[in-house]
Amino acid sequence: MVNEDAERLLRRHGLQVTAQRLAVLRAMSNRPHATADELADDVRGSIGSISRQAVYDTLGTLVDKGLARKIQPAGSPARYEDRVGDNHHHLVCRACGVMVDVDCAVGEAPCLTAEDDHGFAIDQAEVIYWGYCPGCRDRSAGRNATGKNGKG
Amino acid sequence: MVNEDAERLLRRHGLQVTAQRLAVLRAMSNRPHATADELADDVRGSIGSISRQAVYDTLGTLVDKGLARKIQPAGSPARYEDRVGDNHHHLVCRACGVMVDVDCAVGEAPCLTAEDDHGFAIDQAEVIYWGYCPGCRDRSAGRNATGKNGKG
DNA sequence: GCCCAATACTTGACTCAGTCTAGAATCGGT
DNA sequence: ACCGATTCTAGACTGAGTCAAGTATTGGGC
Repeated sequence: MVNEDAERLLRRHGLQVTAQRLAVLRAMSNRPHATADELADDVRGSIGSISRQAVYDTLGTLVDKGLARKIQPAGSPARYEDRVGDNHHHLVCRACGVMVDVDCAVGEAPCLTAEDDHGFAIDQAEVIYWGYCPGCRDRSAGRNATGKNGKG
Repeated sequence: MVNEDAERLLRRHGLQVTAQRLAVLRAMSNRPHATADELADDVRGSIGSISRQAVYDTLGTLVDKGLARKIQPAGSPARYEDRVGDNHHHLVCRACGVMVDVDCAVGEAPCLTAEDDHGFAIDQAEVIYWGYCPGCRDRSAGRNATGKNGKG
């Protein structure tokens, strides 16, 4: 049972094991890059109900313990993923908002190296590649350059 | 007069010239990385008053025309800067939120190259380096590891 | 198995950034 | 000065996220 694993994971980090946490953990691995709201929906499907607060709290705790990663692309609510420990990046479609993982462009640590660090102690480089996914490219090719819909 | 310049800039992009727009443009060059709210404040200092809507609208238009760039770091409202045309990145302090420019780590275009582009047409790579600025490093060294304040 | 303190969850009100709409004001070409 | 198009104002609204108070659950000790 996969819950066995999640349970041990929680305990190892000194967290109490609750149905809500297990469900959030499961939801996160089901659908990577989901928003808090989507995760809450998923959780409701598996354990019946959960409060928004519990979702945010659980997610916050998981991020804090390094069991989840929070991504906040411009113009979209925060998204969460359970793929941690590697420094991978994200590719986001401007049109449909789909997000996919990409491995670090340069390798491992180099991503953390800025030209001039201004004396900062840099611990993470967050890279988001913006563009149009294959589907949206095709679709916008047919119309009159409806790639960006400005302030419509 | 610097307004002469801003005026021509607006006209060149087919935009009407208004006191509000000139003031927003000026505010943006005064204080780089300011939020819409801060810019509105600045504008109020120079032309008396402006509505929030006008600020957002102007900013949106400028971004649309490529005269401004919008940055949205996690957990903070959107920020705007007038430094466009080069692909520079940002360095953000986790503790105090200060943001500074850093030049592209690798050079020019390379930043746009992901390992595997998944068929996307990538047009921009947004890079945010997270860490602690010199001031906050010193301060946290004195306390008991209060670098991140978790969910407190 | 039961009790108790600590931790987690629920509910509902709240904040804050940003958007929408309708109507008034301004711009700029003629 | 006139008129249509664009822009600005005011105020209600949305949606993500937070706060606070009270209730329920967990898990260690008996």
